Amino acid sequence: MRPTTKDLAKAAGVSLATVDRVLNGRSGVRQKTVDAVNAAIERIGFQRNQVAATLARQKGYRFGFVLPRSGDEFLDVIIKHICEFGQASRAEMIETKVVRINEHDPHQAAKALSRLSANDYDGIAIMAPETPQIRDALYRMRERGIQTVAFISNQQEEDSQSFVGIDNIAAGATAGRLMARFLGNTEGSILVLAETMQSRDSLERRLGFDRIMSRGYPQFHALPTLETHGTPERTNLVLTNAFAAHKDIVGLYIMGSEARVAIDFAQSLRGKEKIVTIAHERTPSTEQALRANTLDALINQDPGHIVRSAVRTLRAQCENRETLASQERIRIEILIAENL
Amino acid sequence: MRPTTKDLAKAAGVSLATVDRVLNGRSGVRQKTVDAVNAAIERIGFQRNQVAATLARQKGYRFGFVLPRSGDEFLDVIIKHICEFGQASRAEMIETKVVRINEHDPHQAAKALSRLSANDYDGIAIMAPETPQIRDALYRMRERGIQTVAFISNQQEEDSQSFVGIDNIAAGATAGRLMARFLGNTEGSILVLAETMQSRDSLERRLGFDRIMSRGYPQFHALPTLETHGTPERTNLVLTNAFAAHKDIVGLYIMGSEARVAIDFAQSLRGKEKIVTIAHERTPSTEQALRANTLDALINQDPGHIVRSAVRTLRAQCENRETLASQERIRIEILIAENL
DNA sequence: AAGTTTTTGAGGTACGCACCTCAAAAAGAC
DNA sequence: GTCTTTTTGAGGTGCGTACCTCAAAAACTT
Repeated sequence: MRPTTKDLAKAAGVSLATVDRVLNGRSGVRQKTVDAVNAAIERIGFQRNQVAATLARQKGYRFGFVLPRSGDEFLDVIIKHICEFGQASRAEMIETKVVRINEHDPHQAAKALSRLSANDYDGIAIMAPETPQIRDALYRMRERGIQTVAFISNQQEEDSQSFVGIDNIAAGATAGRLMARFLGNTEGSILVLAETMQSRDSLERRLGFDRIMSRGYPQFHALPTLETHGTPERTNLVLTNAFAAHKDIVGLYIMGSEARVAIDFAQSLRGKEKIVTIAHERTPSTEQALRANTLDALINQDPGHIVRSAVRTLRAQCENRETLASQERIRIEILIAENL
Repeated sequence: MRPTTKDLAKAAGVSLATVDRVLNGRSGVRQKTVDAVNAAIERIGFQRNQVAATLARQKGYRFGFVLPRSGDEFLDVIIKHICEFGQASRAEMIETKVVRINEHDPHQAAKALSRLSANDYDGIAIMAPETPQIRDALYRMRERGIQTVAFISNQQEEDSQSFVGIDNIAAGATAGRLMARFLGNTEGSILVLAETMQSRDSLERRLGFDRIMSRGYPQFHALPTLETHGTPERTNLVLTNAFAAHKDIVGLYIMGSEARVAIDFAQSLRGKEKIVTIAHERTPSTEQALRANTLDALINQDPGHIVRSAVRTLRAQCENRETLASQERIRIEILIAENL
């Protein structure tokens, strides 16, 4: 039989009330007694029954997902998964809610964050660019007693404990290696496309990509990053110009998550030689491109896993627990048509 | 406020006892009443509180993992994850236990299975080759009221609901596509290695591999599968013979999970040209080979995910619930040095 | 209509813990 | 030693469900 708090009280030679005080970190207990209880915990192998605890606490967690207002296909996928997971975890007393912020206006975004009250949320998972305003807003939020976790876009590297997402340098390196290996013995220029180079994600991916290219593959020349600003018009424009300026383009690396337009463009140029194309994030359109063989590989981070992991991390923070690191590491997935 | 059973009783115009009978599928309720309760469930959006339910049921689940006695490195990884997960989920009243069976003696294995009692186990996850004896033993086990799920090795294809693992045909195809793309414009023979072709896994992987090769890449010739029987001696022997017989070997596909010896062998032959090598399952040695660049890619199924998924599936079966399919699909992962 | 069977209701206990109150005990201050 | 403060104990209630018993009501049977 598993030891209960009662057993623990007996083993520690204290009352249930004291055990409760120690377990839940309440004040008014001498250090000596705290140590005695902790020793007893070790000794009898006590482990709090989380099921009973959450029932008694009568406090299903309420977590908010803060997402940018403007978004691409990938964001839609994320939202879909948040809703899906929210449905499934209602039975476990966890409620999730999506909050949209204007990520292009840091002040407004920070203001929106400051409006989130500890009465409404136990924790917040945020996907937003790293700005001083947002960083401060998050700091104050933690002071208000709301747990926070950054997801997909990291907020600050030192704080690895509260980031859920992939290592974008490694992701860029993965793309680079695949690009090089798929290209084989050819040579030529490689186009690199991003929504904007303002974002840490794009910078890191580019860094990883170049690291591989410059070290091992002198036969390829990765061109400076082109910025699409997320609009189809500009995407077509920069691509047209680039293809006009460089006649030896053999590869296309799309770092942003809105790959549709670029893929279509590359597809239209096909004919003589295929351009090896690699993009990020699985969405309906990238998936279709992979199937249609207009995309060669996809670097993906599983949105379902990210959402679940963010919730587990927030919950662990609320309960002052450690998380199982191996379970929370988000994989850099390589997808091709065969393993979709 | 979430509706409770009490609210449901009121809404349905019946007593708590009747609600309990309907919710837990007990007998002695008229169909008409059952329908009325179900209608009320829909109407007020009732959802059973699993937390309270498992607490009240006072029945932490006990799940057994049945594994082959003889095993490779991959099995060690699996066991490690079972133990790790078991530790973490004790707090949620789930206990896991590993049971080893002699998979080479179907009779003995079936006997071992028949000894597993419903008093000791609520569910069993089994990894074993598909034999009539084992299939029967599993059937009787289900009759005894023990839930079963096959993991890693499928038992019968029609029963997709209770299998946790990857699609091995697709996995083979993935390996094939990568092999072809990494080889590029060269041509030559490809060695295919398996522990034994008796197992469904190897057959399926080979099928998928060939499907890709024969359709799109006539320049490569995939040789008949060599069987290692899991011993280093035989592995070295068959490889020596194969390399003596075929001078144009450019690729090596290792379908089994014990890749160490084969990789070392291929490595020793290196020098003039590199042999593109692809293996299955991430283990300490394949991981190291990937880092050392003696292995080009690894097809992997995340053991942690498999273990968690098996437990979730068993638990859902016990509680007569559906699982969230998207969460339980095991990915065919492609690993290279950059995304380890 | 009386008897039999089936269905339903009312009520209780338990699960393991959180959180509360109030009094008693122990420790510290002077 | 007395007084004050801190620490501890004893006891209770409630969370939402499972599972049990026994009696009452309703539904069939003949």
